[in-house]
Amino acid sequence: MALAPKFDAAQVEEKWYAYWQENAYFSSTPDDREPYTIVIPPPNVTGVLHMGHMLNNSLQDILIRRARMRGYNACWVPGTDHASIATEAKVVAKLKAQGIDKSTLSREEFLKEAWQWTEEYGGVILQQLKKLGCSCDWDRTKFTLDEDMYASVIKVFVDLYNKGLIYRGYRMVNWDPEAQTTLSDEEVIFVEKPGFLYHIAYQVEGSNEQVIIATTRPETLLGDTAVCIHPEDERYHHLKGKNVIVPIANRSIPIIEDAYVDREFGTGCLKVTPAHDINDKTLGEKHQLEVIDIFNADATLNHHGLHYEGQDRFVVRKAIAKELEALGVLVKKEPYQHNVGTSERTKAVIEPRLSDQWFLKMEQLAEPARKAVLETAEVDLVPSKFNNTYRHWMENIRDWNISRQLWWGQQIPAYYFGQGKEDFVVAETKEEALDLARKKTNDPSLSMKDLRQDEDVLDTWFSSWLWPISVFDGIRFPENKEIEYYYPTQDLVTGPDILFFWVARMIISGYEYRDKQPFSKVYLTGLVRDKQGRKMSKQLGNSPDALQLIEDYGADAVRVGLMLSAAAGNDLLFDESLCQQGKNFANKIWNAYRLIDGWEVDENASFNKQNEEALNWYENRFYATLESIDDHFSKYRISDAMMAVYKLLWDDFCSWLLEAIKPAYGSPIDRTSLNRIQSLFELNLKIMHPFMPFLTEELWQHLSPRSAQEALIVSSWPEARSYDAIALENFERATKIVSGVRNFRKERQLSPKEALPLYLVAQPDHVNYQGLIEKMAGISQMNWVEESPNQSGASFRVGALECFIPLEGAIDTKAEKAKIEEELKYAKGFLQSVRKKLENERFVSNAPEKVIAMERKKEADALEKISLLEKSLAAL
RNA sequence: GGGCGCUUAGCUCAGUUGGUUCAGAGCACCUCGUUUACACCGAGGGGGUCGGGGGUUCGAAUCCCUCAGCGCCCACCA
Repeated sequence: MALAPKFDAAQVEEKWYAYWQENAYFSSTPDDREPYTIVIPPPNVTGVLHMGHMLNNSLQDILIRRARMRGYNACWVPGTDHASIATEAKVVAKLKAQGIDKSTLSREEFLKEAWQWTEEYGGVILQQLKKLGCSCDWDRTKFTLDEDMYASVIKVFVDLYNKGLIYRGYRMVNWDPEAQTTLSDEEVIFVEKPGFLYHIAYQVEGSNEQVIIATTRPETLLGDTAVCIHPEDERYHHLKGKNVIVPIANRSIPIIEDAYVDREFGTGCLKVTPAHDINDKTLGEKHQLEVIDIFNADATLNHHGLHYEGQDRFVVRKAIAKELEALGVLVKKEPYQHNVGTSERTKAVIEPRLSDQWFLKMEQLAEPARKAVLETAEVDLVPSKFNNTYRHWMENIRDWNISRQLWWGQQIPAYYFGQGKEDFVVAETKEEALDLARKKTNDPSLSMKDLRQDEDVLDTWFSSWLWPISVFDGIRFPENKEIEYYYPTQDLVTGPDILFFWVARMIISGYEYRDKQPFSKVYLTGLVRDKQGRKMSKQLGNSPDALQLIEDYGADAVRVGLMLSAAAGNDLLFDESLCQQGKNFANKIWNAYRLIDGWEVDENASFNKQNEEALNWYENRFYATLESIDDHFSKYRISDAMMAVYKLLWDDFCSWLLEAIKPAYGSPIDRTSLNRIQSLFELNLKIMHPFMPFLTEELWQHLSPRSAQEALIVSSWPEARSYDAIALENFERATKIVSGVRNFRKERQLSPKEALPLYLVAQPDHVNYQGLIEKMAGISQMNWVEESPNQSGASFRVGALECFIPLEGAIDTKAEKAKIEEELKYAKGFLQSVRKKLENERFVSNAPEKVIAMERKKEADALEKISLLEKSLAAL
């Protein structure tokens, strides 16, 4: 069957993906092979594929496919994350669009909606990964809210609580007034925003004096419970022990002293609002100040807001400034740039708020994880520059606020039975909780009805930090066969933006629950940016539609395009033209195959010696390249590996080998040549397969009929082999002669069709590949001579070797002379610099012998070249 | 404010312990070519004072200092 002249990706992708799935090549069960495991960074269940996913999943698929071919029991575990705040926000928005307010629903009703939403959109992204060619073991697909996964999380919570690592605390937390939940510090993004610094006068009680404080948030004065000055600030010495009156609220508050105050900033006088600022809270505790919380959960003012009750904080900010102005106590209002914490998800301005939350003590837990990366290298970060970032975080680790005021997630397994601070128990089930509660209270009459489960759910990362263990159910059943076989996994591929959120915490839980690292390598990809270096985002609309790209260029092409630009850890500026390059490459390979496929065979013809020479060369070339590809892989330099494959195929295989052995039009090829080129092509397909799975499987299957066990995806990665470096050097010399002849033609505008004779002025054993040179350079006959023939013509040089081409007339002696003189000048200059070095005693005495020998050789080569050039010049 | 990193060709980036002709690759560009695998192609070619300055060394893109520009992480001084 004749092949189409262009590679049509769409036609083969679905076919082979289905074939791979039917034959269960992706699925893995423990056996006696060595496992190679990757757990996917679970995307948000309601997410859609974007460029970042394309990049890191292509990488994972490349790694897993290569491992599979290398004989490992390759297992790539896919799944999705419930992403509590993101998903809940989406569901709330959807309900709102239907005119339903979340607060009118019960928890159960809301969760029903959320599950419906999840079932509708969940897994869309996994379907999209299939289009990319990802060879995940789909039977293992996990969701962080699956029953077993949920149970694991609860078990861990109870365990950590019993170990005394989880505690309940009344703390200042980051409050997102829009989502009405707590955020972890990592979910707060500081954004520089223009604002004002308001200078407000507070009347000193029992005096005519005023003190001026500076604040960016005048509305919080309603919650002020002190004014603070520096104890050594001369300007305010006389105010010690006095009180001031808060404007508008007309409350009397003390003036306190604390070295915390920066005398240089503003007026050197600080208002203290313990309920609404973390630093003020610390001050408040130290000085035992009253705490006045002026906000409701949605950041409108509560009854402490007096006549502003019910109004939004930003509305109040303006209104209060006006009122202060009217009162004559607004001394100054100056523009001021400041950093404002905003919610990563909702973009709402964060309100620091005091509330009851659950925390996990981190310091002790994190220690093994710190060591594993920074001391024992049981976990390697690739690239290693992230070690510094990691160290910084691990050494300044803070307790982790794990509770969220949401419904979508694992409900905290704490059960309250009274109003007291300690009137609760923590247990995996309500039954156990009841038992514990009865014991704790010594009250056997307590019943289920008396238990109220905590309303909050756990932070999403509190489930995903267990991911590499819980996907194999290793939390609930630590001795199950699966976890013992697959854990620790090998590689983790993810973005550096979640190094702390997720990666560090997985390492922590890995040591806590398996006493071992969860993975040994963490490949951190860069962020995908657009051509102008902007982060790809929905808002900017600069992110190409991933699926559309696959449709336009083909999955293989998109994968190649991404790999061509993605060195580990470096952000990549994505440009669609990269996909075009990938597509061109796919098409090139397709056509290379088409060429071979179309050759007629002459079964009686003997093995063409010239072909044999070229085929032997390519085999050497292949194994030399394979060595570098394997080396790149071992260093996780995937784009370098890709580029090595690209050049091997395009330049060496297509431009040299195929052109060298291509029979004249209509002529047949001998059987041995064809067989050999086919088997070399098979090797090519193998090393290309991880990068371009669809195209390669298609050609592999086209090349010869294969049984199910012989599919390319389960074939073997080529074994490294020694190769003949001398043969490669000789060939390179031959290619330079060919290029020299071509250049010679080009400069003189000679047609490539016109065959030229070529004289090599040197010893015959300097050059092999005579037939190849003649064919590729269009040489009628190549001869070795002792001296340049005494006839009209011109030379070029390959190293010290003179290549002479006789040419009737048409020779511009002057130009020829000038060219040689130019070369001569360069050679002499070069010689001079080499000699200068060699004459330098300090160089000769200090430099290693190897380097000196090199220089001496350079000197000799240069001398030889100069003498040859002078000879040619004289001949002219 | 504290920490880390980057700056090499028009673009995106390699360049390992300082030493082979070390200044590289891919793309883009220019010239020629429609020869029967592929114009999603072939052949040939041009292009960089390695951010600036100083230092160490026989020798620096590579090590040190300094200046400039860019980026990331942490903290969050009202």
